[in-house]
Amino acid sequence: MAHNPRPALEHPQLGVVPVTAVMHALSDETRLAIVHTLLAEPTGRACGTFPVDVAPSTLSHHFKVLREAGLIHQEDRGTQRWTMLRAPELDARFPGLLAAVIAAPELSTDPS
Amino acid sequence: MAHNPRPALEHPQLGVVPVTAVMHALSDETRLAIVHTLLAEPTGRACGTFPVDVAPSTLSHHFKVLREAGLIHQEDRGTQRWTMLRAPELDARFPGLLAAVIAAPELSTDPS
DNA sequence: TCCTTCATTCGTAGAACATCGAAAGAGGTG
DNA sequence: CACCTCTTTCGATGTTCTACGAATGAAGGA
Repeated sequence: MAHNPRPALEHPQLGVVPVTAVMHALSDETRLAIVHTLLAEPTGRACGTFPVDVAPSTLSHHFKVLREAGLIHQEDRGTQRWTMLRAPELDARFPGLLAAVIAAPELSTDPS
Repeated sequence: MAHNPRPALEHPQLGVVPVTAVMHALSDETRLAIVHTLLAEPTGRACGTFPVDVAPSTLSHHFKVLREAGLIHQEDRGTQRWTMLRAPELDARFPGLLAAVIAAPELSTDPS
């Protein structure tokens, strides 16, 4: 046998992703920051270049959660792994959800 | 001292509730079912009358999570506790979020 | 081939979470 | 007052989550 290539990444069809899984994926500060970054960069980004403050192994964990919740798409490009937001698909499956989450200010100065 | 009345329930101002807290509150099947039920019943409902399949003590826990995330309002009415969705406030703080979450079908038959 | 870079998996530790049953308290009714 | 109903709190349990460091594997350049 020749060398094993990198295992193919699994990306669930959004139709089979429960809403609760998406909500859970978006309930973590770090992952939310990743989604924010990706939304501002539609062409995608390499894993290691995200402005987050966790160890690489932890970051990898968060990418897995996001990927399995159907929020991001990842593919290998040489040594790096390219990450993109599945924005159009998400909006088809959960209309308005991503926009609403992204639009929310972290904390509102105006209490209501 | 006379008897203690029931302790006043705390309801955070939505301005100080982090988005992640709301997302977390909505990432549980049981809590999502509660929110669904409440949205269909704007006048509110007593705690024990929700069509969920958990023990009373567990249900109480979920109400606490929802309340502290600013999703519901509760007040005492005699022996029972009345629960209402803070829908207008939520929509002011996180426009479109509640609608998007509620609109999402549990599972889509059309994979996309 | 050697070495560097990029990202993952593994093992582990600590915190948080969902769940239940038992006990307790407050309100209303007889 | 006694009793019943509604709901919560407490304590315990098992699971899940986030986090890290160390080790591993793949890709590409010197």
